Amino acid sequence: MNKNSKRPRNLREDLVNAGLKLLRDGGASSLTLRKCAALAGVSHAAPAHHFARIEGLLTAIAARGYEAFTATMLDHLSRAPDLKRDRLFAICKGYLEFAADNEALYTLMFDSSQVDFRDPELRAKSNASFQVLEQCCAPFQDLGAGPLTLEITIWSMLHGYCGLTKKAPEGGVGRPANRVPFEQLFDLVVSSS
Amino acid sequence: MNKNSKRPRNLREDLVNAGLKLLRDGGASSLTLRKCAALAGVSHAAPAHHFARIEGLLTAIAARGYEAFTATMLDHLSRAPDLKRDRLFAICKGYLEFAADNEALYTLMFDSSQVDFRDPELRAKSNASFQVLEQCCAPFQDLGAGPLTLEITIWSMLHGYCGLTKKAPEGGVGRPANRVPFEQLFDLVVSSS
DNA sequence: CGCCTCACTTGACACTGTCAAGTATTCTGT
DNA sequence: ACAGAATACTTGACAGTGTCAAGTGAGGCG
Repeated sequence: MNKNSKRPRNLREDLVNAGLKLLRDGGASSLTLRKCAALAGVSHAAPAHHFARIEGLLTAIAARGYEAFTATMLDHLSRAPDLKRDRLFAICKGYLEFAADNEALYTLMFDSSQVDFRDPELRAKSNASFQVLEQCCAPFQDLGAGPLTLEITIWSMLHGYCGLTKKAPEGGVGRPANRVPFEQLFDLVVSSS
Repeated sequence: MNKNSKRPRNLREDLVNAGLKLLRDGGASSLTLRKCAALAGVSHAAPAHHFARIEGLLTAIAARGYEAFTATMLDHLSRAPDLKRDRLFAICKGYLEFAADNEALYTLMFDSSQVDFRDPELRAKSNASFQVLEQCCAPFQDLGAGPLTLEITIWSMLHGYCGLTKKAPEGGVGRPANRVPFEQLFDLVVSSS
């Protein structure tokens, strides 16, 4: 009888999952505290007992996003040839794939006006994502410039490229960046194969 | 008597100005249709007669943003030495200055979920901004790669760098990108002085 | 003068996040 | 075993949001 009635449900997790689903299905504008609560089967004020404000929920959702983000990059990395150029490019492909497949989530993950980057969990998980990049940039230290320079350059290029190629809701305008594949930008920077 | 009573007020313009002020003073979350109307001294439903939805107002605000954006880059360009490297770097500095000084507006200008990039006015004015960049990249055609590649690379790097260095609301976290000045990324790409 | 159009106001609606108070269940100490 | 407290949620309210329908009033035009 207690099999289904009062299992110690983890509402916090359920709310994050609901948020991810809403984000996936209807974009940023569909993600609402009340809709998350409804989707998790609780009343509209229930989330307040697990998250400080809506910022708290969004921060938890973003943290989960960074987990999947890291996983996607590592997945591409694991299938890349063991050459430093291929390895770095593989995580770039993973980065772009994640951003394209999870547009609203990706946007949220970098939106410091909606998400609290002081949160320790979010910090840890976003740092983990960055470290994947770092680890693939390390073999290029000979490129001159400081050690962080290549990381930040690649990271900026990726982040900027995603922002510029993001498609409009519908009837998307052909933005100029869509006409240049990322590999060309990549080769401009990492030309020492 | 008609000096002050019924001058043909341009409410459309006033609403855009009100929006820019709200954005400047209180960030994205303070920009509200009703607050714009109040600041312009009209009732809350008046904007509907000048803009289709709130998206229309935001699009008009973004268009004005692109005007100032172009102006800032051209201003920096006009004071740069007549060397192709200095000219390109000057508009980069203009770009970064504008993004830092108008953080909320800059974010809005690239947010395709809030702004309608099919709007002809917005398109014209954002294209004008892009053309400033294009014109300064043209002298580098010898860098190999397609003609658009350098433009998109610089544009992506700038856009991404701004996104990564954007400071949190308060108690900002020292993000890694803040430790590398943009000029180092620039030199990594434009190394043929 | 009568009418019409335009620019705006008034009022309503559904929806949002947040808060205060109530309720039921579970846990704890003795 | 049982009183009391803590936990996890519900209910109800509030101010604020964007949008829509209907009303108002002034200026222009026949």
